[in-house]
Amino acid sequence: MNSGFTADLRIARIALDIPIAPWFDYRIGPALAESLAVGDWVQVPWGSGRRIGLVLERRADSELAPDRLKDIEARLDDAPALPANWFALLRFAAGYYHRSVGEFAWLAVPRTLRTPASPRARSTPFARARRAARTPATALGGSPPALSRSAAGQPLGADQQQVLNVLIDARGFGVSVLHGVTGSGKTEVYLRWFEAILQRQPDAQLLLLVPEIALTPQLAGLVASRFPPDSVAVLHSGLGEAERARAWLAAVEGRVRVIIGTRLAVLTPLPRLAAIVVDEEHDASYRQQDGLHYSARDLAVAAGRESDIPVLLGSATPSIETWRAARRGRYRLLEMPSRMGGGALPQLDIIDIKGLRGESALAPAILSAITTTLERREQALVFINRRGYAPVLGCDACGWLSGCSECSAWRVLHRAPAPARSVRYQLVCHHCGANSPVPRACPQCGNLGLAGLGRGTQRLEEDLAHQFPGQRIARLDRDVANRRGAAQALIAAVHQGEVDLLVGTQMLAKGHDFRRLSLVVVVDGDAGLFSADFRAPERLFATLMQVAGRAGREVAASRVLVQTRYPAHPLFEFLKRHDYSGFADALLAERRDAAMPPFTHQALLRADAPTLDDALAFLRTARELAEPLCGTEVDSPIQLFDPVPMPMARLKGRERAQLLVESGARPALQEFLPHWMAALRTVKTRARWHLEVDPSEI
DNA sequence: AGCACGCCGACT
DNA sequence: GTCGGCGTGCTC
Repeated sequence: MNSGFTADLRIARIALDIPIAPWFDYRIGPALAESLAVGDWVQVPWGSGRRIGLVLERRADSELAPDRLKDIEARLDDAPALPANWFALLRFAAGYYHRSVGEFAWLAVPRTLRTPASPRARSTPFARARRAARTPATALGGSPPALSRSAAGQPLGADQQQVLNVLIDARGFGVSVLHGVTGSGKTEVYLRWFEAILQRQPDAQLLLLVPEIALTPQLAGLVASRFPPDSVAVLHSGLGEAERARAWLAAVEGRVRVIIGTRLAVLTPLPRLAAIVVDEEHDASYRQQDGLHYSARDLAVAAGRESDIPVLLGSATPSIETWRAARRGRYRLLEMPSRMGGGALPQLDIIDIKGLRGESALAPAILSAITTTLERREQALVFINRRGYAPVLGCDACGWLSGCSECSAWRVLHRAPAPARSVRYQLVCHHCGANSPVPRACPQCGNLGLAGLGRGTQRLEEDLAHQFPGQRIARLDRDVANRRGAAQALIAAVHQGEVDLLVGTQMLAKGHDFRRLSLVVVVDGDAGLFSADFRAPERLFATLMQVAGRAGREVAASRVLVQTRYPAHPLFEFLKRHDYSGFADALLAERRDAAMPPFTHQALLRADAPTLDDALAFLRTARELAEPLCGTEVDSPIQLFDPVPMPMARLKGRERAQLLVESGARPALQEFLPHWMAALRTVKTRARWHLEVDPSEI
C-alpha cells in the first residue's frame, strides 16, 4: 500500500460511530507504532469522553493540523480480528452506495460492542459476550416450531438431486439461481449443500439469509435442528442486545458453522465463509430503506465475489433483475418445476367482481367454495393485504375523510385491541403511527353519519363470523403478530386443526406450510395492477404466487380463487398456468422496450424538509450542480429528471421530494455520482438529503 | 449523533 | 437562591 515502513505511518484513519464525518485521524503513539494494523479495534479520546474505533488505514500524514490530532489511547486486544474479506465487502458497499466504509462497518457491529467499557467495569463487552455462552445461540424465542416433514435421510427428488449435484461441484465465485415452485423443496437443497460443504471443509462457515425470521420460524427452526446446536447462530432484529452480541461474536470468531440471519447478517464478518444462500431472494425486506440504503441480496453477491465463493439465490418468483442475469447467462439457472412427492399445484381461478355490490366483500362463488371447504373439514385462507377495520373513515354528507395531519395518507379505522376498553375504535396512521379517537361528528360539517369505507382484516373477520356462524375464525396481521408470541401461537393453532377459516395479510404468505389448507381466497387481486410504480405488477405476481403456494400441499385437490375487476389482464393468464418464467420474460420485454430497469440504472436523490419548497429548492440546486458534470446534450450518458414531490409527499410532518438520475451504463452512473455527492456536500440547505442507488420505489 | 455550555422561568 | 428548559456549537 503506502511506501515506507509501517512505523513511519504515524497516523491512523479510524472509523467512529459518529455521523458527522466518514473517518477521524489519530496519532499512533510509540507503544502501538510497530503493531497497529488495519482491522484493529482501538479506544480513542472523543470530546470529553472516549469511543471505540476501527482502524481503516495507516498513513504518513493527515489533512488536519498536527496539534488538532489526539493519540490513540489503547488497542482492544480482546476484540476479534476482523477478516480481510469483510473489509473488501465494506469497501465495495461504500463505493457502490456512495457511503463511507465506517458507516457500513458500524452498522454491522452490535451496539454493546461499539460502546466503550466504563473505566471501573470488571470486564469488557467482548469478555461478557464470550462468557454468556450458556444458552444456545439458536434460541428463537418461544417454543420450537414444528418441523417440516422433510428430514435428513429421506431421498431427494430427481430435480433436487440434480440441482444439488451442480451446487456441490461449484468452486469459487459464481451465482446460481434456484427457481423452484413453492413446495419443491428448496430448503432441503440448501441444507444438503451446506452439509456437503462441511463434510469437505469442516471449519467452513455458511450464511443463510432469510427475509424475516419472525415470520419464518419454521425455516430457522428446521435449519437449526439439522446442525449441532452449538454450531448455529441466528442473527435478526428481534434479538436482545446481549444475545445479538454473543451470536455475532461466535460468528466472527469462527466458532459457528451456519449463520442464519436477516438482511443485516450479510454484513457479519465471517472469516471462513464458504457459501451464501439468499432464500426468497426477491423479497422486499432485503432492502434497507431508511438510513443506510442497501440491498442485502446484492451485497450477498458482492460478498461472494470478494470471498471467491458460490452464492445461491432461491425463489419461486425471482426478482426481475435476477431473472435477467440468469437469462443472460451471468447467473446459472437451476430449475425445480415440480412439488416434492409429485403433489399438484393448486387449480387457480380468476373471479370477476366488476359487478359485485352489497354487503359481502366476497363473490357468491367464493362464499360457496368456502362452504364446501368447511364441510369437508378442510381449512380456508382469506388473504387481504390491508390491516385494520376500514382503510379510511368518511363523512357521507360532506365527503370529509380521515387524513393524517403528519402524512399524506389516511388514518385507518382500527378496532381497539383490548376488549375491556371504553374506546372501541381509533384512527391510526400506518405510516407515522399517530392515532386519534374517532370523532363523534364530522370535524368539517358536524354531521353524525361517519362510517368506515372499505374493508381491512378486522372487518373481513367480522363479516366472515356472520357469514359462517359456528366456524372457528382466526386473524393474522401485524397487529396480532406484534403481541409477543401471538403469531406463533396462532400458527400452531392452525396446524393443530383448531382453526377453520384464517384471515390475514402478506404475513401469511411466507413459508408456512398448512397441511389441511385446501382453499386460498385473494380478496383484492388488483392491488397495484395499475399503480404508478412500475414494479407493482412484479410484486403483485410474486405475492399471488406465494399466497397460492400456501394451498394444498397435502390435500388431494386445492384451489386458489383470485377476485379482480380486471380478469382480462395478461398477468392472470400467467398466474393461472403458474408460469413465472413466461410472466418474467414478458415483463423483461416490456422493460427493454420502455428502457426501464434492469435495462437502465437509476439513482434517486431524496430530500425532506419542513416545507416542500425547501426540499425542492435543494433538489433544483442539486440538478444545476449535476448538469456540468454530466453534460446537458441529449446523447449524454447520464439523464437528469426534474425534481418532483414524492408519491407520498408528506411523512411524519416533513415534506419530501426526489430527483431521479438514470443511465444506460452503470459505469457512467457510478463515475458521475461521487463528483455529484462531493458538490452536494458543499450546499447549505435546511433540507435533509440522501442518495439511493438502485431505488426500489420511485 | 451526543454532549457541552449558556442564558431565562418555577421550585425547595 | 438553584434546578433545569433545550438553543447553538463542537468533536480527529
